Amino acid sequence: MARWEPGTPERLQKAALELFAAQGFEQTTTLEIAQSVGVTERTFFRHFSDKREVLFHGQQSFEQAFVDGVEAAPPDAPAMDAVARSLRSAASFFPEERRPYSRIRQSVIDANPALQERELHKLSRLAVTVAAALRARGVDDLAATVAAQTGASLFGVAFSRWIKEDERRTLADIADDVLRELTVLTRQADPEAGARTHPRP
Amino acid sequence: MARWEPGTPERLQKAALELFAAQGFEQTTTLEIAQSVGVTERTFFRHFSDKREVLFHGQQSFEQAFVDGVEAAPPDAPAMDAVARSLRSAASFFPEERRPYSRIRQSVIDANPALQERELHKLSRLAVTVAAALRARGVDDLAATVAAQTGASLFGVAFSRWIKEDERRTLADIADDVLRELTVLTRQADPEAGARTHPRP
DNA sequence: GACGTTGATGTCTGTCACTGACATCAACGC
DNA sequence: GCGTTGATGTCAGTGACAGACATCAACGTC
Repeated sequence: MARWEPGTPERLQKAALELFAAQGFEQTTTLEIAQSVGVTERTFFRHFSDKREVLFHGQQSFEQAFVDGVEAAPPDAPAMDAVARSLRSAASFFPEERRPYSRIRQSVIDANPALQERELHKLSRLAVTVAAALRARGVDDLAATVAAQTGASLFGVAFSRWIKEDERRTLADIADDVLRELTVLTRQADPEAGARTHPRP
Repeated sequence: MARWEPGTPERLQKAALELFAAQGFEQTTTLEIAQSVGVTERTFFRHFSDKREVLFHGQQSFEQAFVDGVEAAPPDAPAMDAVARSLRSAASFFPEERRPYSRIRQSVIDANPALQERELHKLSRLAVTVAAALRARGVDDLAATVAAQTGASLFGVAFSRWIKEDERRTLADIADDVLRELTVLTRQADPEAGARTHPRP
């Protein structure tokens, strides 16, 4: 028999989410979370670098899904197609069963700016990773950066729509829509609009 | 004569940036910043909601530049053209003289994840504002969100390139390039790539 | 089967970001 | 002259987090 109950980080995550949902992020202390699973506050910080991180841990496999998507694209596929695949691949990380959980988690995040900051930072680091994967395929630096950053933004948009209470579509479907929307938007746009001072007649 | 030296927040900002640049963000205490301009720590927090905010204050006029850009576009201009204008308008907030200052500031931010989080959050809130401005022009919700988020991402990309030591172009020029790059990327992409399971032959 | 090692945890102590409550006092309007 | 105001000081407190050191079941080793 183990000296301590196993799965401490998981139990901490579960307890933290429940407490945050019930009484709010700021109203919940790390001491409270730790005690609710029978460990010390110090142990909490051994598993999570800070209080917010308890909600964001375990995203490396999520990040990997994006990279896998990029790498699954044929070598000569355009960068944006690789990005499109990466979004679909990542979408599979959020099956319908997970929606209720995701909703609760997101409502906690949406209620606290500090958590939103962390979420955006994760998304941004994700974009950096995806950009690297694109560069590894021979995409040039600017294109890779733009494609990856845009892709990450769009995933964020798609995800927040997926979370909405009345939404029925799959995350992958929504992501496709969002990508299509971008295509439409850029096609409508005047490709030289930025380079001229005055609008078109 | 005033009871205290005027311009306390500005002096705090200046002192903070200098200290952060000299010894690092985490190695600098708020007490230290406050004392270096002859006020109490409490006064520091009366001007800035938290330690990081001292580097980000005064961005409401910057945000306004984006909105102005959107509103300056002809009413029937495509959403992405309005976004393109908004980037150019915002770019004028960073004339060449300001580059050295921006570089120092950015090097401080780049050295600290917590500051990056704040920066991303500001950019994201900016996107929300721009999206609202687009919706006010009749752009539908999804298009406005996608266009604004993408625009904000692209501004971030352009700005970080402008900051680079060997960069000679103007921020506005770089922003144009980045926007053009997005256009190229989406044109190369297969518009239905996301909707199919298998790649093109 | 005694024994050294390991790894997750507890304990203790300290720093620092941030906040609320209350006091101060020059400037300013009347 | 006087009451008000607004920016500041003072003080005490809370909570996030980190370093240093102790503990002790499990496990392999001989």
